[in-house]
Amino acid sequence: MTGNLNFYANADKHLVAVDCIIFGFDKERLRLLLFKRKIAPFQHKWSLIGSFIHANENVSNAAQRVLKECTGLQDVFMEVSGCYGDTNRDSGARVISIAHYSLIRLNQTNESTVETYHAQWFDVDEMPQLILDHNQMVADALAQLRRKAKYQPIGFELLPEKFTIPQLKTLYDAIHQKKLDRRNFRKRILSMNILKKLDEKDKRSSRKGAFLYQFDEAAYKHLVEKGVHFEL
Amino acid sequence: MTGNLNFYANADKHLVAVDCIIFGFDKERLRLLLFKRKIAPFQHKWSLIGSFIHANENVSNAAQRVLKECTGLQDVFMEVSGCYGDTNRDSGARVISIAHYSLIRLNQTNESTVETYHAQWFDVDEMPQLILDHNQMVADALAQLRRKAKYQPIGFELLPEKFTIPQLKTLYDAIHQKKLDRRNFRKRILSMNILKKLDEKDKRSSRKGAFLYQFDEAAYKHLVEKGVHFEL
DNA sequence: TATATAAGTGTAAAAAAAACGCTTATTTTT
DNA sequence: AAAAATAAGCGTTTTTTTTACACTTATATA
Repeated sequence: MTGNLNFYANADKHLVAVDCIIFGFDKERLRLLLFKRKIAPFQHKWSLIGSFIHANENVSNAAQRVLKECTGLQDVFMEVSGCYGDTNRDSGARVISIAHYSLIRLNQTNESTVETYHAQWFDVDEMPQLILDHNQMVADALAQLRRKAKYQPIGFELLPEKFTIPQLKTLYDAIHQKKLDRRNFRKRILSMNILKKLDEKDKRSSRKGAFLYQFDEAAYKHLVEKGVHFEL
Repeated sequence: MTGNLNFYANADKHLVAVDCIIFGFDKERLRLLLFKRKIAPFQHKWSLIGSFIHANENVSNAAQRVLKECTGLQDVFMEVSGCYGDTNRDSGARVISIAHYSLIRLNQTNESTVETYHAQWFDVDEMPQLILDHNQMVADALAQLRRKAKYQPIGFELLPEKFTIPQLKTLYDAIHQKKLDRRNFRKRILSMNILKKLDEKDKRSSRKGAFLYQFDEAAYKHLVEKGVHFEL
């Protein structure tokens, strides 16, 4: 048992942080929540929001904690997008950072917390310079989101519960940075059978109005289990 | 500057490890290098090979160091495949592990080091039980390898410098777990223009012999820069 | 010299993706 | 009250890609 103790006891210990890349979708643009740092170092600079991981805290819990503190949201879609571990990446100290990206719905709740945290939503292709390697983290997360959105209906997390097909198309246009054909998009997404059509229409964006749909999570999971491959 | 110091000084520190999922390819099977642990805890159990990260060592350098120590290989393809950070994942202590997978060529050099380390190559779908969450790490790395191999010519790392098209097809069959059509595979891979045909033939596997090819890294990089998308 | 075998080439059929025309429901304008 | 305007929705044709499969070739072995 002595061997056991030494095995762990002799190893170096590190500061480990999580940093959060928070994506949102606003009408027709993919956006990112950035924070003006209140404390030194890098005070008043734009930055991702993050935190050191506590001694008795799971890494994913740390990321969820950070997200809850700054947006009030819980149980949000979140995924590791990278590990940043060079010794000199943070000029203040040697910090290993586990980057997470999350997809959230823009709404009132967020808007209010945004103010209290000196935060601001930025268009993903009009980003300011960020501290340390945070610009790289964003680039990596964005690449992963784009890759993932190709073969998983991941984007629903960014839309309201009920959405129209034209809305969904606008989101995919923004994620993939190109305009798909309106009619072909509709055919493809409907042929996947993962959308529930509702009896309501959303008339905000056209005279005719567009039918509202909901993501059918049960149907989706069922298809994934059968090994069906989604590609948009 | 006091704020600065406190910012880092008050945070908890953690043991951080790298674990390596080492893939190889042997004639027609995808294989994985596993180690019988020499020291406690978990002595004599099968395990991935890993190490704690040193205070002044980049995370990726730690992974390369481990790989070099156990296989003698340097500058090998390697990529993060996951971050495992639950507080209770290691029963000995709280350890955050950054899993890396690598692709290597099986040859004599490896074979010898394998013995000195009590290591053994296992078929990826005939794996023994591993310690801690290492089986999960392998499953995740395998999933990532499969996903990645679909849109990147990643598998070349697993083959000898010179290889035949039937050999390459066998590799892709093993990675994707299904047999593609021999003739269609050839057409697709050749149409990508990333293979250099040599004047030599490999006659070990047929009477006619098959022409040897080399991966044309320059051509590949050039196409990637042009934004060409590879899909197999 | 015939035979067996994996390598390599070509073509036809089927399926999927892309392009695009037309109709519909509704509001706004005339 | 009718006409115009507009985004939503439905369908068809064309093009491209994928899949299936038949045939030829080179060479060792019987």
